[in-house]
Amino acid sequence: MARYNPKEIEPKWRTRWNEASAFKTSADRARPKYYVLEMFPYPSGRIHMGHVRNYAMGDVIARFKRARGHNVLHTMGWDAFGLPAENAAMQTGAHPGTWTYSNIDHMRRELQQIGLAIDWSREFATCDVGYYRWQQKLFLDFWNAGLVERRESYVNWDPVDMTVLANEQVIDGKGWRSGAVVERKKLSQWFLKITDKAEDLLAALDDGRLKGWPDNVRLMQRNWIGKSKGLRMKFRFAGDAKSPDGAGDVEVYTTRPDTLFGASFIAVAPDHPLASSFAAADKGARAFIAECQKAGTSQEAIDKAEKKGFRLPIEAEHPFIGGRRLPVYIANFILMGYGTGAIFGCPAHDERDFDFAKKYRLDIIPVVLPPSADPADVKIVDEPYIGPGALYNSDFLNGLAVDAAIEASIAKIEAMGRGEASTQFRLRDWGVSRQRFWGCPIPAIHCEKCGVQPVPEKDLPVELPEVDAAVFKTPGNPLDRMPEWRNVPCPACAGPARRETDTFDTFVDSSWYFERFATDPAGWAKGPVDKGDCDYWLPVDQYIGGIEHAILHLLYARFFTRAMKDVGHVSIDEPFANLFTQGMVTHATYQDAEGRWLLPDEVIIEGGTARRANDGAPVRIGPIEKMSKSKKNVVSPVDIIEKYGADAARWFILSDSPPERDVEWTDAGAAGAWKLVARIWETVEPYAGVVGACDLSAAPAKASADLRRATHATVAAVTEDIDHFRFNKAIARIYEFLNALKKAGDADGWAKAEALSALIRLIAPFTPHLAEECWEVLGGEGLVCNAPWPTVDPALLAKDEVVLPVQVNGKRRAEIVVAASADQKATEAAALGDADVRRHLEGLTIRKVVVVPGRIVNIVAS
RNA sequence: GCGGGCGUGGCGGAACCGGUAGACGCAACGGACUUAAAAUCCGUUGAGGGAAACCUCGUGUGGGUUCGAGUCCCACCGCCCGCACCA
Repeated sequence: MARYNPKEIEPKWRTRWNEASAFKTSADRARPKYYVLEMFPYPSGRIHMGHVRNYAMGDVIARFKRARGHNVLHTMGWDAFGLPAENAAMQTGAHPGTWTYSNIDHMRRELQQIGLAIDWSREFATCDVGYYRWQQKLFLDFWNAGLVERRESYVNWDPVDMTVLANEQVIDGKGWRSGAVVERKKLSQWFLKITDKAEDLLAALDDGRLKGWPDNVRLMQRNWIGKSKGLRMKFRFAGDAKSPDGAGDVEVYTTRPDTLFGASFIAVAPDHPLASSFAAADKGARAFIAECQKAGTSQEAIDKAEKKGFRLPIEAEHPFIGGRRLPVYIANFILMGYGTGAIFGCPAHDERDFDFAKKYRLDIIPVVLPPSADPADVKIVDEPYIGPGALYNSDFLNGLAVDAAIEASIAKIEAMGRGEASTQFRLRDWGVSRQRFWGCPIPAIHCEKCGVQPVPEKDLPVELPEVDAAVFKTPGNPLDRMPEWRNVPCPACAGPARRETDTFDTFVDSSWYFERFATDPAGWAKGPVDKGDCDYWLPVDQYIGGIEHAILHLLYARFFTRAMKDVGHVSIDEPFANLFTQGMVTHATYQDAEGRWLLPDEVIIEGGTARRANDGAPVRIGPIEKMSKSKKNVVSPVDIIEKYGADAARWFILSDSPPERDVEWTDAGAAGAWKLVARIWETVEPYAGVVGACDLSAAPAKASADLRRATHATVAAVTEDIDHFRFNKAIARIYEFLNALKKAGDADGWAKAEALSALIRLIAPFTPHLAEECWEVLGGEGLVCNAPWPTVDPALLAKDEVVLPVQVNGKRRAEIVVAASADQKATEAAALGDADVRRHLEGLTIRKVVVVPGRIVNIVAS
């Protein structure tokens, strides 16, 4: 018997698939379509186990759907712009483009070793001019449609690297690379108006359009969008006073207008215009605002920060109570980005306002009476009251419940012309400007005379200039230092002007790549996407990726698709019909006595203790964590493929844990998967030719009912499990089937041929190379990747007899065998006639017999 | 703090709609083969008791509903994830 050798067999089948163009997307639109997509990778240069898991899952689905008769779209590309390429340029002097494309080449070779059923003819990288030029076109379309805005906004500015940092690049208030204290800086930025779509992005989460999404992701998006209903209203300054810049009032936003009678102060954000207006002539205010801006933006800093305010020399009038004047503060806990950047404080019924009022000894006036409380007893001492109740101390609102009081006060304020009902969102517009070289240039030109002008479509693409890698040694965006690229004539007046040097956030690149994949490459030069192709393929039927993209990427892509619909490129608004978020790949960590992390390869484990491989020094086994370079708890997929083959790697990574949970990579598990591969081969090899020699469509032999039942039951279960993303269970069923097959040594040849033929097609999505080799040996027709999925004969699943447990007083005491068709009476009689049951009933009186046909019998006796 | 999820053998996990808890895999142990080891194959494996047939206990803890609870309800404990001064 020839030992199975994946090193020879796996490349052989990949070559055959290529020669047969087996996975080229078919133009056949008669078959039902199925678009399976995994989040495309950043081309770091090497694949990791997370990729293997992600793409193995998608590949199982893709191969399964092909076998089930679907026209499948399954593609691969590269999310290729972004910071790491510039960092590499800084460190190694390689041009970001050179570095990126060489990584892509390397990573493609590694990915292809996994044996994915992918149509590589649709591959592209987002840094291809052929891709990003159409992104520029989309941006211009959005601009025309009013979905683009340019305005000032605060950014995290790293003064050493001279660049803007994303929030996650700010660690404890310092730049992640330079370590410099990050400043808040106001810059003109480009925004996509995602808030225009907030209402629909929210509505779709609940109206069934995203019923194929996990609840937790929908919930996270709902919270992120953060809709609230309330009131916007103006507080006039008392005594006709004005702020230094002439404002006579301040507009606040509240979701609790019912508590207006409990208002005891007004607070505005440090960057509110009113604050700036006073700060211009007030050193104290200036100092206070500066202090607020310095405070860390980290969660911890916010958590610990004490509420502080700066009293402005002005007071506001209460809208309902003549003569009540409210002090006005600048307060560090008010956010300019939400509502109007100003609030009225009601300390009795809001924790933050309560803290603030305590500190500054402001009035605490209760206005909501808890249910069945006596107004005389109610005192707000240690904490505010947030719960429901009826209004009191509140004039025309007295006696109303909170909800009714909210409505009543909004109506009153509206009638007074002092404000109006208003819906607010937490979601902000999407700032897409990045002061970076390695990204898609934003197609705009700044002219001193004409202002900001779009680049005319005929001048697209705005290509990134060829640069010497040395430019990356200087901090900042090289595009700013390239007058020959930057200086261009104004498209409107032909006068001197300069290009926009910001490039797009890379989330823009990944917001429409799936629509590009759906477009036949023959149409790639004609437009961003082909609408007809998109109408056929979209939405993506199954999207698979990490939970870390639950909010940003998925929300941006949902917005982008709506925007593309607005300007006529696609017809859908939800791009992903079904979403699956897979868990991480983890591994134990190892540290030596000095605390240095060790690679799993450097460690030998025996009997629960670990030693260093080269010198036997003791090693501490640490917790199981997500594989990461920093902790060195990584296993290279390429090494595993070298050792066990891609099929074993695919099998193991799908077998151990449910796909949505984390999976722990262990060498024992990988070795176990390899054993399975070898075992299937050894099971199949003695039967060379039987499938080809046997007419499986002919009348089946009568014998071997047990094996046939096992075959058909396994096919039914595995089909169901794959359909529901339960790969671990599908694999368990296949193991059971193998065990059954082994025990069926005396089954007849026809039934065995049927069993083997089914087995190979069931494993084909998981271990495609092994399946092809087995299929060929068995004499199956063509490639197994083109073979139809095995069918189930439901008649074979039924059993003549069933084994039923019998309980006495809820405890299992015996098993009886009855005909599957036995009715309640017959089953009860069989149970009561059983010797073990009788023994347990001795001396007892039967009170009741519960018979659940096909399930259980329970005899209640006392 | 708010929101969501999860607690089952030595480990990963299974258990449809409340119906034989622990499928399947890993590890461990015993045996076969071998000069030996590896690989492979056969068997055992929730805990306790018993020579055995069997019996008792057992799904984080404490209650409850039910003929019957891992599954449903209440309270508590622990862990994980998301958001976090959003007015």
